[in-house]
Amino acid sequence: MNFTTITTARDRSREDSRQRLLEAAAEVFAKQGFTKTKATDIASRAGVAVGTLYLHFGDKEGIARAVAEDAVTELRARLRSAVERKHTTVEEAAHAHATALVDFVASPSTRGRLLFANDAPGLRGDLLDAMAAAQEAHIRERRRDGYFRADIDATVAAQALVGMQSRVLTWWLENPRRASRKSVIDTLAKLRLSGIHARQPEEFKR
Amino acid sequence: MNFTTITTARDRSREDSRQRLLEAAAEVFAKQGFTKTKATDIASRAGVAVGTLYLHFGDKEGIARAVAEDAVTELRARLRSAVERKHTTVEEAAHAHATALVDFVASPSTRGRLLFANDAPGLRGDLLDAMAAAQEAHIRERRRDGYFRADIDATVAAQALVGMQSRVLTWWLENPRRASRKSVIDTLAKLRLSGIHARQPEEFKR
Amino acid sequence: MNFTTITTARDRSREDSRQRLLEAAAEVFAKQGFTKTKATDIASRAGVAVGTLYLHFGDKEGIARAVAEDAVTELRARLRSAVERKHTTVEEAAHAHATALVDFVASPSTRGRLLFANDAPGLRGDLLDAMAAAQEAHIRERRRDGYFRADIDATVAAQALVGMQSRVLTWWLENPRRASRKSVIDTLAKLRLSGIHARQPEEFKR
Amino acid sequence: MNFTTITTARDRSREDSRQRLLEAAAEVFAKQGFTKTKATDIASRAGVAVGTLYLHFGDKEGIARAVAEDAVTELRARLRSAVERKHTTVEEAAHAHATALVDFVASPSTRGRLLFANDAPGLRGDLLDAMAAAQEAHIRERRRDGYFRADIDATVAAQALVGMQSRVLTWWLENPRRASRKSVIDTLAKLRLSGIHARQPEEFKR
DNA sequence: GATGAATGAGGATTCATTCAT
DNA sequence: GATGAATGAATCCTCATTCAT
Repeated sequence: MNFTTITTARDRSREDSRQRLLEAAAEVFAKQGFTKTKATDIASRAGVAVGTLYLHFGDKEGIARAVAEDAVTELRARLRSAVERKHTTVEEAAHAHATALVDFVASPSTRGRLLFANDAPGLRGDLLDAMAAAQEAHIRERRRDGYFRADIDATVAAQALVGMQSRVLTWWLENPRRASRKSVIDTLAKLRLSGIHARQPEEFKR
Repeated sequence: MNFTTITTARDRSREDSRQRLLEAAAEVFAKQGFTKTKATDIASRAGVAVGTLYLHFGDKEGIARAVAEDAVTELRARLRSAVERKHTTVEEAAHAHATALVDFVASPSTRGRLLFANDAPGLRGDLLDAMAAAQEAHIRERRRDGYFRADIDATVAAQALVGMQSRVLTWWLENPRRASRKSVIDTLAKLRLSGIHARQPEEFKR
Repeated sequence: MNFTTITTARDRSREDSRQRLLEAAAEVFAKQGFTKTKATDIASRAGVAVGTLYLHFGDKEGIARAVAEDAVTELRARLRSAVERKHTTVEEAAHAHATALVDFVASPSTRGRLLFANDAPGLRGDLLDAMAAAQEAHIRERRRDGYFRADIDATVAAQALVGMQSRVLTWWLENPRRASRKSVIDTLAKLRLSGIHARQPEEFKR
Repeated sequence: MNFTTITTARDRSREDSRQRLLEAAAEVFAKQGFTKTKATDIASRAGVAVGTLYLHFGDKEGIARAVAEDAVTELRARLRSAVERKHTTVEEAAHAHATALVDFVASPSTRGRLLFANDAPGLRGDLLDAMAAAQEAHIRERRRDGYFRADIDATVAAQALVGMQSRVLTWWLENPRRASRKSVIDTLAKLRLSGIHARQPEEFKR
């Protein structure tokens, strides 16, 4: 018998309000952006009173942050599981990584969208910083086994990768017709693997 | 005799107001972002009345756009001249390109900064779109002579490059101590040249 | 055998909640004033739910009134017993009166404080009115035996005395370092003595 | 020719708005108290937009403070001129002082009223403190020449006097029928005279 | 052209009070 | 009786924009 996950009716209701708000906020922020979204927009879509939003999240930025944190958490989980699967080649791994990213923003859950279409002053930067920090840690770790090159500044490279991904996905969300899913995945994977130039630089030649 | 730069006192004063405003706007937008910047912040820093701002630029977004356009124009000129100089190797060219970028945001003229530190609803996107469009055109053109690889979607790749550069520079502006100028330039150049992975994918091996 | 104080567990708990609330309210109102005090401030300090406050006192003003009434009742009892003790001289009586006042607000029971630190719209006035009414009755009564001077308007004088005491005590509560207990007592006694009493204290006689 | 007091049309207008607001605020605060007064109440009575109130006074408390400061300034001027006139006896001086006080709150200018009927949280205390400080300085100065008694703590006595006056006037404003102007003046003068002054008035001498 | 005081619609946030559990 | 999450009317305050001078 396991009672640890039992929630009282009251708890369930409280948690329910919170979830409804997070859900609604993700949708509305994704559609209108942070600035144009009114606190009452979120509350009414969630079917609760404004006060409830403030009860749970303190202020408008608070709920935006909460949604974003949820999204980051989910994204990390997806990326981790994409990478953890055994891949025989680096190409395969890079491809899996790009696929996970693209599927995240393409998923019906609007969480992913907010993450890449956020205009909360300051929040977007915070999010990218968090993602870059994770990326950097990953680079430093997989450098040891030769997965990533060692002749590059890990901090700067992490920012670069995050910027590349974030821009491509943001753009693609707004212009889904301009490129196919496959095209986006391939491009992200290839650039990551070997850059944009056709000729290989001297130092990498065998 | 050259009369083209002659301005009457009135004109000079007019142009002067405009320039002071652009200068001030670039600084304030860069520091606080579009949303948090008040029209009076710009005007007072420029030493003119708010009304003058509206006289010259119509509305708040108007001046942001003007600053951004100035910046884009200047950036393009710099990049063009950096690339036009004859480079013997691709490495050299990529390095020159990255150097021009970094020097642009590092230049005392704060114009460059706005470009990479903007949260104007839609504005940042517009700018990046403009830069990406230029980048894309460049890719398509230099693909023909084998300068850029042809197995990649030019549109997506352009967004990716712009995103990478924009994020790295934005981050570096806010955290100048976290990386040296050289480090930023090198990283941008190398990633562009050959990606982040240590091992080269099969298809690029000779 | 005395059953009058017997309470069932339920009753005791009820009375306990009430007392905790009164205690907490006195402290919080005294520190922050009526307007700035939130119902939840009182409840949480009392360790009960807000609902309980409303259950017992109806509304926010209700609990303020209850605290104030408690305080007035206690103050009257103290003053009465201070005055009832036989004093040989008027000076002694005035001194005893002032001492009782000062000890009331200085007592660890924070009840007394609310009385002198209240901004409830209309509430502070009500309290002072009540005290003034009592004071006035006292003046009229002790005028007959020559204890108080007769050439003064009893109503106005009562307001004046109450105002003097209330202000001095309010101020002293907030600035306990600015004057010693003895100094406050002496000043109140002397002002009262030489001000309102018909007979002049010895030290002022020629 | 004297141009020093000339105000441009623009200045006059600005100052005009400010004055209208101060006037309106004094009236509304006096009638409803600080808490119940809405910023828009003041603005609409002043015939300006709310924004104008905030432009001039920063926030609601700011305008309350400004009105109060004006009132204190005026009161001081009145008291000073009442005292400065040469009085042959202490009784006469005390009477003149009380008269000035009473006439101040009774004057049609609602300024005086706000001063004594203020429920702005914290503001009332500040005002009384300011008045007490002035009173204290006065006591210390006139002690030297024997005008005030020296056997009393000047700080406490100042608070006491201010409290007495403030309470009497506040009460009288709310209950003008309960005492005549003369009665209020006499009572204040007599209490003050026989209370704080070293020399006993004639009528109390044996 | 320049000025800057005035505007007022708009939105964030608060908090006394309720009521289902 | 006790609880405390939910409520939403009530207000404060902001700030882009205008326009009379």
